[in-house]
Amino acid sequence: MLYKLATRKHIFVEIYIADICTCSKQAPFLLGSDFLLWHILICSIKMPEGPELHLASLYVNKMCDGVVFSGPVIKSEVSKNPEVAFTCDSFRITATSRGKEVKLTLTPMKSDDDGKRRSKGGQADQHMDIVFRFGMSGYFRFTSEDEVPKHAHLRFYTKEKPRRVLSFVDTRRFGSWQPNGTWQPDRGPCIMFEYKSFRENVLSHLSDRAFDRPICEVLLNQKYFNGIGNYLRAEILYRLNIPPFVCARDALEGLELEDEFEDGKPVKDEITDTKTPERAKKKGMKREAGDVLRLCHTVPLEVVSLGGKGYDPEKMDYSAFEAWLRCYYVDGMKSVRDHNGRTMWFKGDPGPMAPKDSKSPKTKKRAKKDDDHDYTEKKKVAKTMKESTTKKRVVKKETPKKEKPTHPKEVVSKRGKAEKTQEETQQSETKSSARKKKNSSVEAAAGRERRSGRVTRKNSK
DNA sequence: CGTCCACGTCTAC
DNA sequence: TAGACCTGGACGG
Repeated sequence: MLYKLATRKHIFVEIYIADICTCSKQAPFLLGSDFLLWHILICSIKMPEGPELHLASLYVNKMCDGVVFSGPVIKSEVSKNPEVAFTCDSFRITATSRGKEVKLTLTPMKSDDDGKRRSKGGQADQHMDIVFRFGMSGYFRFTSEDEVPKHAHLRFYTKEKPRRVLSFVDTRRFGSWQPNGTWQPDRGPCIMFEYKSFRENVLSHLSDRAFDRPICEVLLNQKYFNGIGNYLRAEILYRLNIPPFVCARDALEGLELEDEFEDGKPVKDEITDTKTPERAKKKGMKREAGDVLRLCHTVPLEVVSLGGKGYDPEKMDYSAFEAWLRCYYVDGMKSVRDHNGRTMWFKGDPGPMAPKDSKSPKTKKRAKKDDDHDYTEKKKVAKTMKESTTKKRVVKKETPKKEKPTHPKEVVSKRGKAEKTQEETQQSETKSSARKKKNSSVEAAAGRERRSGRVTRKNSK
């Protein structure tokens, strides 16, 4: 499977071969193709739920281990986020994550020069924390200087000769950062790495009006579920067969404050099950063992264990993650817009608090009075998903738009070779981005075997 | 070409 | 409880 992946993505492999060579010392525990694979997968993280934010922090720590950065931190012109006033001759970068936030720590290195204090940057001695939120499209990427991706809105440059760059990339610019920031105070404990306090925080506040809402909507409340996002809520509720629109308090009260869940074991079992579907799914029994709160912890950790292929339909290897999904965006599942307009994926009974009006996501804003049958199953539009590579030559110009007409400098450094590589990458993406409601019987095309396998497994249930 | 949709917050009626 | 904030891919005509 690993090799299949590597083969399919050979273009990408080539693109990053340079990075791998220069950075391989950072991951001595990984050898040869394993490192290659790790690198590839980790590079594909561009999506914002708890697991991906954590993987992003791992990525930064891995890639920047031993790397010396220097100079000012550069913000793109178009970004409305604050400038990062940090200039230092030599500093290191480390990262940590908590729920749906990542904190970068810039640490000045001990300069042996005695009297020579850095006159330039006043705060050269002081480390700085920058707290990031990823919005819908944020991710970190460490590249050579001329391979800085489009939409790299904050950049940290290395000190060495041919410089390299750690970039915060954010296509849609919904992401944000705060220099000298702290974890956002209103966000609860991390669902993955502060399980005990997360659990306590929820169970000790069940009288909060927030829990009057349907469970699926409360799961997106970062005050209590810091790290849960739209795909995770679907997967968690699906595994326990909890109707998404039951009152959250009803679903949560009665749970024990203490959960002697042992880290590692359940997660491991879970993974094993995934790899041996014939065993696990035989009797249609989903022995997930655990309540909602525990699954809010273990399910995200499964994604972390997948090794880096987080949610990212458009980019890179998506197949393993796609295969992991059992409900979100899966053929045969139902979907409804919740009260906040977010698509909730589920199976079976929607629950008593389901929105009465907006049935399917299609009926967003349109007064379209088309026949409103109940919660629409995902229609299987048997459309031949032929390789729509026809539009590949559409070299999009990527104009910085108006927003800052005076400074059309948004264009980072993408020209010549860099630009080409980008485009090649995108092309390979479009090919493998088979998502949507393709009928599984139709494809037969390459690159879908994993997903097909998953669907089959499901159906056989 | 246009419409719909997307992994998330934010703030303003 | 609506928009607002954004870009870009898929799909329809």
